[in-house]
Amino acid sequence: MARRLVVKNKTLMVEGEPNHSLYVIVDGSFRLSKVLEDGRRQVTGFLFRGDFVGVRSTDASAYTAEALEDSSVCFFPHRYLDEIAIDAPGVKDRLIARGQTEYHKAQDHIVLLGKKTAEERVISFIELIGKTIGVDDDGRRTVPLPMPRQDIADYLGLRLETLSRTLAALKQDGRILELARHHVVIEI
Amino acid sequence: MARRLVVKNKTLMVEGEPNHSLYVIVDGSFRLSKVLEDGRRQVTGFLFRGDFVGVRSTDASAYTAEALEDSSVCFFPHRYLDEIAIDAPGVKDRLIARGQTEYHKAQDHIVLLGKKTAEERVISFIELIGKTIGVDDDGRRTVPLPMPRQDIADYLGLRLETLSRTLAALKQDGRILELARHHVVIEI
DNA sequence: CGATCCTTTGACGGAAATCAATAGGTGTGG
DNA sequence: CCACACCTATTGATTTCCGTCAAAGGATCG
Repeated sequence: MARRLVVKNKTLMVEGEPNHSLYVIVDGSFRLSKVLEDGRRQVTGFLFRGDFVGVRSTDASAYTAEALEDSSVCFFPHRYLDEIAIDAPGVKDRLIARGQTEYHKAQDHIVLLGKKTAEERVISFIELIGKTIGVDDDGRRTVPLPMPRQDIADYLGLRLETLSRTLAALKQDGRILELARHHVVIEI
Repeated sequence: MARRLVVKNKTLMVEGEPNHSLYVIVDGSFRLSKVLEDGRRQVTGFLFRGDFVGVRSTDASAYTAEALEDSSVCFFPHRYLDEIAIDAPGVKDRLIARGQTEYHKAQDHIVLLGKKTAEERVISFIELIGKTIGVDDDGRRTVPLPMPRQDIADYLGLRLETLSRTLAALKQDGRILELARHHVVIEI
């Protein structure tokens, strides 16, 4: 149950390299990404306080996890986890459940990428992040965007420029009340 | 460990409805899909012999699983599964591992949808299916396509017409040796 | 305060979507 | 077995949304 600080842009795990710990985000945020041989990068998810990564021990991680800002995590080497699980069988059930949650998030992401327009993707993204780390106040929700535009674009399967234009258009017709580099404000 | 036959187009589980059994495909194939409110459908995966579905008991399934052809499955109600797991702790580890595999497949799908061109998607799809159920013979691999074109298009995030044109183009320049409704042949 | 990075905006082009018609399979019943 | 209907797939013409290329505007940091 050790604690670790991860400074901005440092990795928790790297695609293709072994990882034998389960991490729980205590504070901050992370980006999960995969890259194709030619360098094209797909961001597959973002992690915030309370999220898990490294649910299973592996010799080749499926993705890279990098800190979007200075962050802090708890980590549990899997071999200790196995020992704990002997006395507390519920632990494994929790891991199965967590795995399912991740899988369902991935499925929603698939629907977003496969079927939605640029505008729908951007709105879905803001709502998704807003639900997780949004701050509500008087009918308005402030949604922090700790990641750069390029990360959002790479998550949404859009080009940076298209994302920027789409955000501007949403601001224009009032669906985004406030638009700034590191946050947007929407109506609830 | 009961057995069940599922005729073509019948569902094993339905998005939004409860499911309390784990299924293992014994024979045949299934399509997993989700639909948006307006009816747009995203195929999130295909299942073949040996694949699992329903790894976790739920009151609202995340997707629909339908038979692409007359198929046969084994099923295990989760409450029996829990009993079994008491004596055989390895069972839960297997489920965790299986969940991870599914998650990784979903991530590859995300990369496909987020970053690849129509041609790359079609090639990736043929290779993916080929690896799973392809039949090799003398440097050639016959890849069965038990699903209709519309399902493939909905998996790849393309329109039916675009898929058809892309397949025709691949046939044209020899990257597909043989192209038929229910199979393609490629070089290994 | 300058340098660098990140983001926005503009002009243009292209890949895939859309609209539309045709062709090919499959199953049924006469 | 053939003829018809129906469903699935292909091909063609055109449009559109998003990508690409290019430049300028803003933030951030030493």
